Amino acid sequence: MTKAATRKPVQARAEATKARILDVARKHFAERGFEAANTRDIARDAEASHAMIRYHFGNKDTLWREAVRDMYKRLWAEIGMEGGGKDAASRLDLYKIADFREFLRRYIYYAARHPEYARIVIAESVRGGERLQWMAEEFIHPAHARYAGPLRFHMEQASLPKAWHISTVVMIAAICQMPFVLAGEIGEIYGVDMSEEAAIEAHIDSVFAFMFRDPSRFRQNWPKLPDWVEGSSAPET
Amino acid sequence: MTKAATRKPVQARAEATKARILDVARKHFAERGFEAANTRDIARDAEASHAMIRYHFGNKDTLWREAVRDMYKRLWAEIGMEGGGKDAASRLDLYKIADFREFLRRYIYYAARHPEYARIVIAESVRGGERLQWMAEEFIHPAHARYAGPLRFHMEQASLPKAWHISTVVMIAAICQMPFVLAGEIGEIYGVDMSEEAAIEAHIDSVFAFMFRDPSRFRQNWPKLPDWVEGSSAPET
DNA sequence: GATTAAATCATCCAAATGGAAGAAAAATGT
DNA sequence: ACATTTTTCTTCCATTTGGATGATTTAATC
Repeated sequence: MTKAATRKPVQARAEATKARILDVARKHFAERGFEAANTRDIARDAEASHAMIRYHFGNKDTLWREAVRDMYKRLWAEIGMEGGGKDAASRLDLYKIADFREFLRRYIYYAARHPEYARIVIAESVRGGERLQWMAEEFIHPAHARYAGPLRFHMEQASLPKAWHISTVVMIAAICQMPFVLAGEIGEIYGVDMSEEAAIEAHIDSVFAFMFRDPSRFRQNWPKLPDWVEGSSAPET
Repeated sequence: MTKAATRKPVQARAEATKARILDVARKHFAERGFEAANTRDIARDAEASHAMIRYHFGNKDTLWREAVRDMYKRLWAEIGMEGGGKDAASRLDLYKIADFREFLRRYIYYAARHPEYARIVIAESVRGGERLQWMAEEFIHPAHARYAGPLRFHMEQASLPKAWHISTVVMIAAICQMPFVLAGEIGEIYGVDMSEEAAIEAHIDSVFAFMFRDPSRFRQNWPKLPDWVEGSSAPET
């Protein structure tokens, strides 16, 4: 009997196992990409036999889809953009510039705590194929559709520089997320841990400075950098 | 006899084979990541038997390093930042704002034509480990060291908004490259091909608008977007 | 407590993959 | 022309991996 879809657990331990596997799977897929991630390692890290993945999810592909679906559910919940946000206060009106800023702040925090999100999107976008198609249709497109209006509005209001829409969307997403996607590189080169609160705050300041030319946030007590950065600032000749 | 390093070809056909393999390898590593890329597919696309990789490069890891080294050589040459740039005219003085802009333009063009570059850096940065360490030490650190001075200078001159150095570097690199890294996603969602000249030019305009609030470049004949973008611009209520 | 269903585990299998070795072919030098 | 070296190919091997199967354990129900 070919059981295509995901099994709905009856017992609590099954629910827990599924959740553990999803959590580990998201991280493995993010760090290694779909193909290089392997079900045995995922199962081991989730403290389950690798047959559990087949039992609960059917196959690797479905596991990936479930992990991604779960990831987006978390993202939208944490960012407070879900239709049924618990309290009305957490629902943001992106046309209001203050709410738009608050949205960016939450977005950056989420990116800092869950770099897997951007990593998975990037990996699949680079790879192309059915998974990207599914992900784009199911999650990315709806999200972009929701932000298109507010973004154009803020460009017209000159809160943001007027630029090509695609570039603007990608640039904003990129400046918010990339320092956390590239945390490994930054650690190697600058010796700074991007997951630390101070680094996150410094980056939030920087994003606002870049996007809104926001001088009010110049706290300037940003994490210190190596001498080869702090030192060289003047032209040599 | 354990031959550790790369073989230096004597005959011309060997040189050609090596070059073909390196070229294909760079693309495969970029698209699939180190682990998921496999030497047989690389060899096949390079029209060589997979034993050739072992013969010319020893093993997969060395092949990767040679591909990356080759990649950086091309990057620096094309961007004109190499010490021995052919004509002095192509050598840029990044402290001059005009040269800095020209540098950005070349950088964006390179990113558009060779998205593999950013893709490989991202993949390894996400993965972490020895390859990232090697890459950071050998290529990324030197590059960042070269740009640190000019960047700080332009922030002091207020050509760029004052922000945390790490954020600034990453944000600039990100806004230049990400639309091409995410070309697949953009194709799915907006139906726009980022490799086309018009899209590249539109993005260059956008980067300059974003970085320098550059109104002079508002050509505005940017590639058209789907209705769900062009339409929705006003708040609903 | 016995019966049934759900969940988990230990094994097995076939395909893919990095790598190794030796034969064959092509180029080079004398 | 012939010997030597370089380059290429075919074949083989051990390991890993996704997936499949049947046994075993755990929980729920009567």
